[in-house]
Amino acid sequence: MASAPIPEAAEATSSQTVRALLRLREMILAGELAPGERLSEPVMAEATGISRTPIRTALVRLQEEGLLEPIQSGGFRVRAFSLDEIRDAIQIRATLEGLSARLAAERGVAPALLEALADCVDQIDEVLAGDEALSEARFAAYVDGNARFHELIAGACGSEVVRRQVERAMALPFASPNGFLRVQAVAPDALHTLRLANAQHRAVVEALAGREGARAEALMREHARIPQRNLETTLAHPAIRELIPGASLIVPG
Amino acid sequence: MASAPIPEAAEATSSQTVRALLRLREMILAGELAPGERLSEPVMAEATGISRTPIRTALVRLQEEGLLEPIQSGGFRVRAFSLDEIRDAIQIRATLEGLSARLAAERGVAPALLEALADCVDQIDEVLAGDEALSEARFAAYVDGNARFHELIAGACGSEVVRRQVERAMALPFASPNGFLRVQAVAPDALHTLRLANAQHRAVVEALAGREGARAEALMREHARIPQRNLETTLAHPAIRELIPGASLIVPG
DNA sequence: CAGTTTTACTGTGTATACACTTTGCCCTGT
DNA sequence: ACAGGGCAAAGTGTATACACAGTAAAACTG
Repeated sequence: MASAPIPEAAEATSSQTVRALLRLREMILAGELAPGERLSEPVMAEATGISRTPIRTALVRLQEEGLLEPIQSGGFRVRAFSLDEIRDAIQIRATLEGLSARLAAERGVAPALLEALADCVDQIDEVLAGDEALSEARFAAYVDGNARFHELIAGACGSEVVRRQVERAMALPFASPNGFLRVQAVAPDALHTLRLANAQHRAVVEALAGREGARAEALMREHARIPQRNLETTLAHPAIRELIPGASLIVPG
Repeated sequence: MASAPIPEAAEATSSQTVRALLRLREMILAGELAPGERLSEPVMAEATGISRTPIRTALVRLQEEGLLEPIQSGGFRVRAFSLDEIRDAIQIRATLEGLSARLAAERGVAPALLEALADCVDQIDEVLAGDEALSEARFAAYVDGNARFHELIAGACGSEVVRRQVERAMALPFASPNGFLRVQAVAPDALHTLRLANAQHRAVVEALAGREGARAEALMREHARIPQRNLETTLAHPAIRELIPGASLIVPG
């Protein structure tokens, strides 16, 4: 706000634009900004202590990402995702991840990467070992490992173009894992579901190692049915609407 | 530049940002800006007569689109696409169009849209009728019709999310049709190739009408092999390097 | 003569000021 | 009381100014 550099630096991110981008995305995904709500630049500038220019840049990026939609008279509003659109986004992501897996298998995956993938799967298995109900900490560990696996797959075909596209698809309408965590309390067979998911992870790695392109793709797509199923069972539960205040849903898989 | 409204209006586009976006994209795709070249904001502002702010907004958009890449020290440079990346982009596009076709078939396509698709295919057939070699005008007409068909497919599943993603994939490293047009002179079997392509279009429409999701997807993917083959045969020709100065290649299909 | 340091310039990142558009509210007239 | 027009306020789009960083070139020193 002042011309001083403001060295308080709650976050040591380099640029104001990045700060604004992260903050705004966080606010949207956390539901602080209601879907359909208009984002006033002056208001956001005041709220974040960042001037209008970086805010504006961040808004343009978020529109390009699909989280915001332009308003006729100018400016942006928070995009409201329908359930069908969430289903679509799951499909898109699954399809692109399948493509990435197939290309990776066809072109061959570096041994180091194969090992990293195998390690990742093993680590997830360790997290899921035992019979006790899934604690939040263990679930969080699963989410981390899962995210890592999917990142590795996205980059496995060695193509920046593919990686970007997959990443974009993954960022789409999947909101914070919080929503799902709370839903976990409702789902009794979470452990079983996640073990199944990791078994599929392992199968994908094997297909990659065997350079079986079509199989890698099919397995990866099949894997995507888990989030879809999670979504449906989650929605079937009557208490959901209350559990998830902003209609942001999330379904890692 | 001056504070006057500048009512000359060579193009009656509403906003400076849109003007800048279109102009810059055109310049990049036409090869006026060499791949790897840094885009200086002041220079572009001077060249276009638009001030830095809209230029900057356009640059951010183009980066998000993937045509520009950020430079460490700030600013952007024109993204140079390798042949492998062009192949990847074709695959991505084919995969997403396949998805769109499948979803559309599964969910059912409105009769009006089916009719529009059929009309589109018929129109292309008319363009391709006759035995004379393909003139530039007829080829341009084909390109138009083809683009229209693919747009319709992208929107056929009725999902904004899917449509956006497909559109983005299509915009990726496919440059102006000019490159291909010039290559046409080299390819003697162009007419045959395009007829085959349109036959595939028709098959896709039939699959959509019959609500055969898997078939629609497979056909659409198969359809994508045409640009890929065009790319390979084009590259195989020795005179290509000379014909296409900036390594921007394009392969409509 | 070569290496290093300093200086100047170019260019981005950011802030702010200004103009124009749109929208909502109020007042007036029928 | 309702409708239409006008006015005011808020907000975007755009331009421009300023500060800091990076880079390249030139000059100075060893």
